[in-house]
Amino acid sequence: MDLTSRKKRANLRDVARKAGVSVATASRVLNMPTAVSAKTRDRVQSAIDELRFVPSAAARAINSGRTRVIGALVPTLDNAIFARFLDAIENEMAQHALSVVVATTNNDPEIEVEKARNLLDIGAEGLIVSGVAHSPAFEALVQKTRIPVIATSCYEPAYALPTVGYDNRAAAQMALRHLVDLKHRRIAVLHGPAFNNDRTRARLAGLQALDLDVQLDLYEADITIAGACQAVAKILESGARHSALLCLSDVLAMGALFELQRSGLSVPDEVSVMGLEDLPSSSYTAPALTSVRLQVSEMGSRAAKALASWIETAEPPEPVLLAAELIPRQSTKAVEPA
Amino acid sequence: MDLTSRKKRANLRDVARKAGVSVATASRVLNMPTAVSAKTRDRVQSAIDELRFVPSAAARAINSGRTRVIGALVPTLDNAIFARFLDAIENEMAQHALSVVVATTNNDPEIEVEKARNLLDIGAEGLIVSGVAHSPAFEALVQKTRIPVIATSCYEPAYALPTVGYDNRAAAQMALRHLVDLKHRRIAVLHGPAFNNDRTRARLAGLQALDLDVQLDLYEADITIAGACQAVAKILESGARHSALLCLSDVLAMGALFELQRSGLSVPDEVSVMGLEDLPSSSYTAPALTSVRLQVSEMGSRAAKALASWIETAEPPEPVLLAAELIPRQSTKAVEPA
DNA sequence: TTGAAAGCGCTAACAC
DNA sequence: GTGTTAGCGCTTTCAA
Repeated sequence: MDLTSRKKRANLRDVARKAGVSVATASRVLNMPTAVSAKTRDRVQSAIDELRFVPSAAARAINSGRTRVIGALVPTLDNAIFARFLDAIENEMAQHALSVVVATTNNDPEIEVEKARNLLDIGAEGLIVSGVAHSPAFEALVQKTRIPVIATSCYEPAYALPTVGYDNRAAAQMALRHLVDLKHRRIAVLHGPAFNNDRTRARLAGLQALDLDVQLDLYEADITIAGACQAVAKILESGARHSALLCLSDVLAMGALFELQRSGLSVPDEVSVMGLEDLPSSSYTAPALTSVRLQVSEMGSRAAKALASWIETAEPPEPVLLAAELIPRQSTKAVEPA
Repeated sequence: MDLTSRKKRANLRDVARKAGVSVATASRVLNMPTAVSAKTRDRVQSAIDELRFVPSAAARAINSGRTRVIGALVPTLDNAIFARFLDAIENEMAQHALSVVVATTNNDPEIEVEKARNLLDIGAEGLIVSGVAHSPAFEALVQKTRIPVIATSCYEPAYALPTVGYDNRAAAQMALRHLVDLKHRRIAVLHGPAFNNDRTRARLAGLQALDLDVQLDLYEADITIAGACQAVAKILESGARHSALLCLSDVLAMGALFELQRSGLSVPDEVSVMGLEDLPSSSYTAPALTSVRLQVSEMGSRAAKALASWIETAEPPEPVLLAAELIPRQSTKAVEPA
């Protein structure tokens, strides 16, 4: 029974003993160092270092009620948007010494509540979710537990939860206006699944609200390259003639570009293609994609910052509106006068 | 002081009291239900339901030593490969009631150790990492703490940690052979950063080991559409003439496709383009991309399964080799006889 | 500034 | 099958 190797991991008692102080003092060095005299603080610190002491997160959590874990509920990671979003969240949270647990919801509100519940069960101190459309059970859960939740991807100052995002209506309108300015009058709109997705619905609503003198034909597709290709193939097959294709996501636009090329239709000469989101890759497609820039990474960091501050200060943060910006590139051009 | 609303959250004692049993019995219906008679079990369960009791993860962890949290260390999420990989991990772990904390390493071994340490500090029961090249500090950490770690993206039965992945050398060779079979003799190889990335190095080594009668020119690029475009633009500018472009990642191939199109070079008529990985989108590019399929999602689930089983049984799992498969599509064709 | 002691909510021996 | 009891490793009163 060697004293030095008996235990797997040193605990605070070991540290206290080694430093010749009480556990309470050792604990203070960890949590309120200024409340301890410099001399004892140093002694305790040395003991900590020598024993390679690492506080038990569980024990700490049980006492302080703080786990330093937050949950990120995203529809999927199999989409560049959410992957980049999560990447930004993780990076920002690391700055705040907060760990992020991922949970994918597949855009299903039922799965969302379930995973949210799990997250709460493991002690998540806050949540980041997408959109403002959630199941009643989710809303009830949030209200009952009073857990800090930031809703992202949209800006809704009136919503019960603080939002960090952009004005999806306005962004879609900005895109449509650009096409209309270029004299397009018959436009195919390619959008992601609207069911259970308020961001998509907001974008569509924005288009319809504009009430310009244009014909808009709506087509729904999975937000993947494959989904876009299949949808565009169908549009072309149907014989419908559009001078422009407005894709409510850059991923869709990229797929459209491929499918149009495959069909031998030249972009932008025969048909203009416009995206929305502006992924980093969008300026490198052929032709480079005209889009409306949504600051996805920025949204991730801002949401993370907002949540971290909420947790830290117990003050709900203000909603954040991220600007959308038109990025004209080579995939759109004016309709030739007939 | 209303008894029903005094406490924020019911604890096991409340449940036990309400059910008229001891805490131990209440604990048993949670952890070994069969050790409790059906009658009392029901009583306790009712109490649990009525009080909406949810066990404290922290208290549970402190006693059982189990946190039900695992860590996934990925280079970045800003790459479809790792995003899909993580997506699969999360889905599989959810089946095992295990939560996954993400940590991005940016391919930096120093960051990797640091984040691994954090993961351990918060009580992660296991880790999933990429590749077999890690800093000595990381290896030491793993050895000292004896934490289960699965290394992915490669298959190395001899490695200290169980690996779940594919044979990167063989996969690259499979791709090269395909081009050589098509009579390509001068091939540009576009690969991701080799520094700190043993998967890329293995792929390159595979190509070189083949020692066929071909000239291989190596070009490095960031694994993004943008990176590929810039690299391809440089290759074209340099005036070097290759009949084929072998991209060691489908993301690079997609960028190459765009850049070649922009340059007016026809694929596959003037230059063949071959990928490696086979993303879901690769069959929808224009032209559809010839690639070697690596089962990334499958790798995620298998790695997750392996880690879960290791944690559950304390038995390190066997390494898993995932097959690579040539997927010929339209982006490659035989060189015309001169 | 420091220490003693009382928990936090649960699990796990051990006894009945 | 069930209860008693002793912790797990820490934070946090309360006294000194």
